[in-house]
Amino acid sequence: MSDRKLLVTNALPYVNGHLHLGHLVGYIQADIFVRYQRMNGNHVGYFCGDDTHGTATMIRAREEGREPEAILEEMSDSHQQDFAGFQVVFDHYGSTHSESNREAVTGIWTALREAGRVVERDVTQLFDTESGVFLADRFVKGTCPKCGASDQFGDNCEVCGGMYDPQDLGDPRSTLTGTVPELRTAVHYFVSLEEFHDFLDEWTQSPGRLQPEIANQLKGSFLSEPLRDWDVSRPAPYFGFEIPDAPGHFFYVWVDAPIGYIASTRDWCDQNGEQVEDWWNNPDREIHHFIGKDIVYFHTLFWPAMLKTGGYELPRHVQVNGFLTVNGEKMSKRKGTFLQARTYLEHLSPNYLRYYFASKLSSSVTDIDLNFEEFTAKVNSDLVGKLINLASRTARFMKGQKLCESYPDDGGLFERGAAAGAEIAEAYEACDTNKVTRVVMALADRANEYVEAGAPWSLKKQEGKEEEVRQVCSVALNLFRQLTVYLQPILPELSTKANELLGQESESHFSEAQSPLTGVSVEKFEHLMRRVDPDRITAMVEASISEE
RNA sequence: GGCGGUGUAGCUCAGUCGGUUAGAGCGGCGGCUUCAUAAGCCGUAGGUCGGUGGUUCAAGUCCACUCACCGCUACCA
Repeated sequence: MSDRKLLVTNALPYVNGHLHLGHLVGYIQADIFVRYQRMNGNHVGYFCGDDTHGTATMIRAREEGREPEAILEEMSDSHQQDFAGFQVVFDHYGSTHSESNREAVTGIWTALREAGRVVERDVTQLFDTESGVFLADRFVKGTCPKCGASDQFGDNCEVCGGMYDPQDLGDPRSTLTGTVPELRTAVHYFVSLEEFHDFLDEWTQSPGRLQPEIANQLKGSFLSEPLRDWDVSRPAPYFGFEIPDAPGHFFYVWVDAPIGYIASTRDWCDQNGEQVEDWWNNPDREIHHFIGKDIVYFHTLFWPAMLKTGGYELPRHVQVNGFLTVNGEKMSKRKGTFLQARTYLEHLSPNYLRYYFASKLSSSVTDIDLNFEEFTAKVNSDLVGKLINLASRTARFMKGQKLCESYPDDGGLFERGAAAGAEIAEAYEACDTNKVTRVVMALADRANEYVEAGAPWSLKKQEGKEEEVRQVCSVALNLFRQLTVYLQPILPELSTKANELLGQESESHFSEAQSPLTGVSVEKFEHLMRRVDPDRITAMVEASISEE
């Protein structure tokens, strides 16, 4: 079997908010990918952690009158609980506010300096004199200079769609204090990127690196003109790492956020007697990032440039997922469709969402919709009515018995299922779990036809047909188990229960779908999954309704 | 404005290198079954593949134009 070495990361969730179902799209997708790789015998490290720095954290700490570190600890616990609840299992969950990250950031910064990529320049920004901080665009509101709409953010107008500088806003107000900001100038440090242009052209357009729509978009936008310098510093006060050779200046959060991938890996290595170099400086290691489409350019322009300068290996692949809508609309607190991970878990099984997301996700970047009716239908008809029903309608005829000693003639069904393994593997590899579920459910359809034709319930009533009953059920249970092996990355708990039913190890290797089980005892059948109760969805929505 | 993407059945989506009468699931309708978690099976209806033009023996697929929707357009994370 293969023995690839992979390093997989998910985007680091920002510390300032709880996880919601939109976050979970990418985490579940990556977790499925990791589990798939592992069940093929590949060696995977799966790392994540909290993104902690920035103005937002600083402001919140001030408002709550406590140290930022206290918030960090609380939110990290919360995030990790939520991930565990959805069976997203990282090897290590770190933080960008760690010594290991400070070291890694310093290393890359030094390399950028030595490579002559750092330049200084004055930047004039709006400044909130009451809170004493420079205001990023989103912290300023005012009247749109183009259409006159009031209460618009500092960079663009939601009414006319116009773009402008925050200095041009009419009647500007700080969203922090409501005071009128004034213009102030400060030195900022920039990383010049144009030197990386050829490298980034090649890297982003290299086949398999990015989904085609992402590669095309980069090619047609950022990379179609000279790359602008990237502003990587913020003047104090700022919650983050102070720039070692520029006192009073801090690294902008997007400098240290992705470097947090390295730090999280390093923390794990330190605890497990491994060398971080084997993970980030090893050409045999495939680095895979999973991110949302909102942070594409950080990961496809700045990040490769930083890694290259710092002497690290570059990502083999960046997988981008779209946003989540609920019932066709943006998540809304007022309508109760802003669904927090925790609220979901209080009402519904994580398995439902893992399967639903898997069935909606393909290798494209498109947004997916959580439609409650479709959600209910998919889980109830695909999983329960179709797949699990295979076992529940046959296992009871086998209680206390063993599967046939040699696998019976099933008209080539198991063999066809085994042959589908290659297609399923390819789909998992491409994160096309929509295809995985389609192929598996098509196989489940064939299996149900077989059971229908075999009609063990009628055979059971006839004298001398005991062996035929056993044959039909041996086939059905093997087909069932073959499919749960295929779905193990998506539904690990179901796979474990199916294995227990047939006395197998709790986790399967992917190749176990290639050969049927024979002569093993069939344990007592127990419910494998509850159907979705629509009342629970209603309760979840009601629990989520709040003031916007 | 520029760039990128999407548009196929009521809904969600497949559709490979251009190649027979365009597919699946769900939902609808009719029937069968009643082992199973009100599950399953059979049959059936439903599409001028956003539009127009072109290339070709042949176009959902390739090209041009066009319409609609979505996204991106560098210091919000």
